[in-house]
Amino acid sequence: MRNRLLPVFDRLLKHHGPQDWWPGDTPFEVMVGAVLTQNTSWTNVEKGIINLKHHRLLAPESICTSSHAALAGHLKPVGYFNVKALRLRNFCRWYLEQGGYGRLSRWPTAALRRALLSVSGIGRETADDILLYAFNRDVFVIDAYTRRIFSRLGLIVGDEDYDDLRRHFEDGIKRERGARCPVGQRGERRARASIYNEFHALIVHHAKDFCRTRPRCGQCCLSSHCPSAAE
DNA sequence: ACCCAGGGTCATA
DNA sequence: TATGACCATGGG
Repeated sequence: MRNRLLPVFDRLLKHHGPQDWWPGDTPFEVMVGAVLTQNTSWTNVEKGIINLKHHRLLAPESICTSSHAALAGHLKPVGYFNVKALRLRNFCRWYLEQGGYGRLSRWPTAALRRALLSVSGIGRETADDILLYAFNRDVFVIDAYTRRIFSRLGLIVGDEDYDDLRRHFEDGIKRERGARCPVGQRGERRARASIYNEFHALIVHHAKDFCRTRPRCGQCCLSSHCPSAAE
């Protein structure tokens, strides 16, 4: 069970090129997008974010002070607009209570993750999206695409517990890089965060462009890694 | 008309 | 711990 993750990463990167994620101009926009994209296509999320921008609501203060009806109205094209309006305000209230990005960026990753998870509406994947793409922490994001692709490749079952899978990817990538530093060796955490960032972006891109139209991935750039490609 | 989308919460057993 | 209901619009 050695060197099975990074070869997939290399293949995806070579085939699709760098993805330059997350789509969003600021860390706060990334966080908003992470909440809005829960079980929702990104094209719908974009419409909602554009609405927020046009009404000058893409800031934690204005989201907190806006009425539920107004916020939910702008989030209509996103879907789940009532729950997402509530979740966005929950998150923004917490975000301001903690003193904003500058303060939060001082927190250790584990504590920041626990705090994010304490916000109603922020689950494990959303928290990890925020940690990785808004705070550049070395956290590997697990989503439905990750489960689908890697279970097709025979590297996971697919229905494992979220945190078990996250650890599996994090530990596997660490090991495959030959990183023997226990904690905090200079540059190593950032280097891993950079790989997690690109890897997850490539997974989403690959899944969108290939896995829906070719469910057995017999033709895609991962076919040589995929047991089911022989069928 | 049907299925799915870059999940999470809550009630129930 | 583990299911199921629910949230809702838009594109294939």
